[in-house]
Amino acid sequence: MPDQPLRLTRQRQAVADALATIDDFRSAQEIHAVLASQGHGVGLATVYRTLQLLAEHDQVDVLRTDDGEASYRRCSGTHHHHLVCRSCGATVEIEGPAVEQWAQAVAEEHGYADVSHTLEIFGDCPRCR
Amino acid sequence: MPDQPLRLTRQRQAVADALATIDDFRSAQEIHAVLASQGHGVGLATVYRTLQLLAEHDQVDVLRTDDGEASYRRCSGTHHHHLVCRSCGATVEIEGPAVEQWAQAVAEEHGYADVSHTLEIFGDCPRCR
DNA sequence: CTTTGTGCAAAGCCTTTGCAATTTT
DNA sequence: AAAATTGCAAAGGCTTTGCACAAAG
Repeated sequence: MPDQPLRLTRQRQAVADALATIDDFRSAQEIHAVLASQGHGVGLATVYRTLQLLAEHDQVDVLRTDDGEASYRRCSGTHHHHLVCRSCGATVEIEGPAVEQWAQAVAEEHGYADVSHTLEIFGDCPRCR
Repeated sequence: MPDQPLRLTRQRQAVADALATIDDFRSAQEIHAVLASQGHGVGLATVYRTLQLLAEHDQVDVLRTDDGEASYRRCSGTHHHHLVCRSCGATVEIEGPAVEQWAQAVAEEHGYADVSHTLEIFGDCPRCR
């Protein structure tokens, strides 16, 4: 059974464009807010539906945050992690090649394939102390 | 600030006992149902509160399912990470002393104090391929 | 013109919270 | 008796859904 045709709409384009300019995980609501602030009015429900669609077509990665929110990120963006301040939210982008390799190795050791991972570091930043 | 004393109540005992007999991740609602079916009446809110408490004390592992539910499982009580199968959810506990130290170092380098972190590795496990 | 997509508001779910009553210590 | 804990129901927050209208092909 072939896929039903997907129509290219202004809204879907807008969501795709927004994702293209971000290489981070963002919640549906954040993406909705970004679109709104850019003057492109896209309904929240449509954002959810579009992201779901993109996920089914492997155009975006989805993961769940610790508090149950879904986060989306376009595939193939550069990979990095975050150092986040607990109180003010200030974020520093971190790279850790060693960790990447370690994660890959550990996963393969256990027979897991197509490995990916998430990593975030939290702390109290200089300005908040 | 010392921990406040934790009281041992029938309800907490019941939740702990239930977890002891289960070797899998279960949602709070499932655990609540198990207790109910055993005649131990424990309020749903109490189950949630108890699981949260156990999680804070590293007595249970918490993870989010793809549909946003929290799942709990008793664990070894030491700090560790998870290697999770994308399709069946099979989980392996992972330790990575090197990563812990690296995270700590990176954070301090940026002036962040009281460091903690989260790390999860995802892949397709042997049985799902 | 037919079919698919959008918006809005309502409904669903899981989880958290307020508060009075209850249980532990 | 004092302090922590429970239960219930209400409130929250994220996500999905029903349905009439708009847009795409």
